[in-house]
Amino acid sequence: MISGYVKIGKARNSLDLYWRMVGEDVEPNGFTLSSVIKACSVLGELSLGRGFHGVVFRRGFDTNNVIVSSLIDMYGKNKESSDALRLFGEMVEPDSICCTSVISACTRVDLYEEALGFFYMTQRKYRFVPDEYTFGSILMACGNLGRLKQGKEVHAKVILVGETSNVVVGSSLVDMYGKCGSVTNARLVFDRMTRKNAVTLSALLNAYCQKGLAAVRQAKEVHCQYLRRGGWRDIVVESALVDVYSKCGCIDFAYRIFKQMVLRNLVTWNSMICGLAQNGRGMETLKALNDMIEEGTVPDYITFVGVLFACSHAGLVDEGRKNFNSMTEEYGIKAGVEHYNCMVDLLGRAGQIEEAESLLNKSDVSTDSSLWAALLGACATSRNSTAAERIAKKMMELEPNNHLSYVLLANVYRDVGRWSDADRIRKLMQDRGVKKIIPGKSWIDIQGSLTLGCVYSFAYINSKEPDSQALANIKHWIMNIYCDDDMM
DNA sequence: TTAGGGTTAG
Repeated sequence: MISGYVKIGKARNSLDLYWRMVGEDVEPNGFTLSSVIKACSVLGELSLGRGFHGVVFRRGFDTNNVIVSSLIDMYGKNKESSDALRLFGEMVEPDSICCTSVISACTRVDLYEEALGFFYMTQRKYRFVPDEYTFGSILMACGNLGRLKQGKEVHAKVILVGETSNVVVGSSLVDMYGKCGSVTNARLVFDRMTRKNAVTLSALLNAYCQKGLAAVRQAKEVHCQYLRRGGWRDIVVESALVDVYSKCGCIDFAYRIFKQMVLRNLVTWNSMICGLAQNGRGMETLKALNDMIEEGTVPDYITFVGVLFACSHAGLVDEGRKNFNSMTEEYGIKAGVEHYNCMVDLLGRAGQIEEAESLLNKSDVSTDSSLWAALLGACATSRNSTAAERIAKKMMELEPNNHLSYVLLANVYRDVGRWSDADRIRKLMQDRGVKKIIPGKSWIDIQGSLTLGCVYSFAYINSKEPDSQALANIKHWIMNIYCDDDMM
């Protein structure tokens, strides 16, 4: 009965029943224990699970692999990967299921390198034959590390042990190829799959998302397959559709899908909000934020990246300030580099250099030179040479070999007619041996046609989240273009 | 008679 409850998803009932059983002095056996431990992993009951671990030990069940695997899994699902690993290490005769449980314990907490290392170690030591469960986690690790070569080796193993028809393995392969940037292979695996599910479709859509601006036709194709299936709605597929259409610039189309959705969660809202923001729909982004809150979904870190990005690009200074404050004060979200980047951009463009400067000085990210570079760029526009001197000095302290602080400061001096100061900075740069970094150029795919672009912009377009490095790169690139003819 | 591990979206 106890295991029956766990099986039908009523884990809480199984625990209640366990306590009744103990109350009536009935001794739990191995079956009881493995079932209640599983209930603990499902319910996230870590301390209770630890208690059962003690019971397992006291009753001498610690050599029972089924029970130990349930414990490893319980620790893994509760994000205690080191406990899971330790337990495996204590096993007398570990088996492949316990090995897979450890691997998934690692991938669950983003320890992909460790997951792969553990996989190869156990392969060598115990010669376990990986099965469909192992492949799922291993491919996830390869994908998240962007290891195409390793992923292909695992794919070969999948074929070797004959697991190609499994829908989970297939979906994991599609996802791995997509994350490694090999859209062709992702599509190839997808087309060869006889059974597909919502996960397969989302994985392929995500692969198209990584491809950037040229994916709209393929996305529509997947969308049609989804619609043809009919009868079922899937929140992950639909959120991925909102995301991919937004990224392709088809923002109205994305919005239509979004409006037609029966269920929306935090990710769905964020896809829509970030999509609107990136497509220059400032006011609509703010309205979406209001709707989200009204519908009872609490905004998070990513929501505000979208909102502040929208404010900065639409020049909505007051709204930007208001939302930045509400993010920290009302929602208790600690502002990150992305948020500060938007604020510097917003305030800088509005000429509020001092306000942006004091915001950065008060922040935890005041040592991030890319933020100061952005602010220095804003000084150039507003021709504020006093602030520029101060900010350039700060930047030179943080990154003495970055040519941008010299170039931008000299530009500001020149713009306000301080020619001798401009020459002085140029000379200082030469004396210190600071070299200008020439950005690499490459072909990028924009709306299906190849354009000579810049590797930095390519990295930006392809990054799932515009992280601080990507933003720094794009700023670097833009500044280099602006500085090229002007100064050096 | 009853017990263990896997994949997707911002």
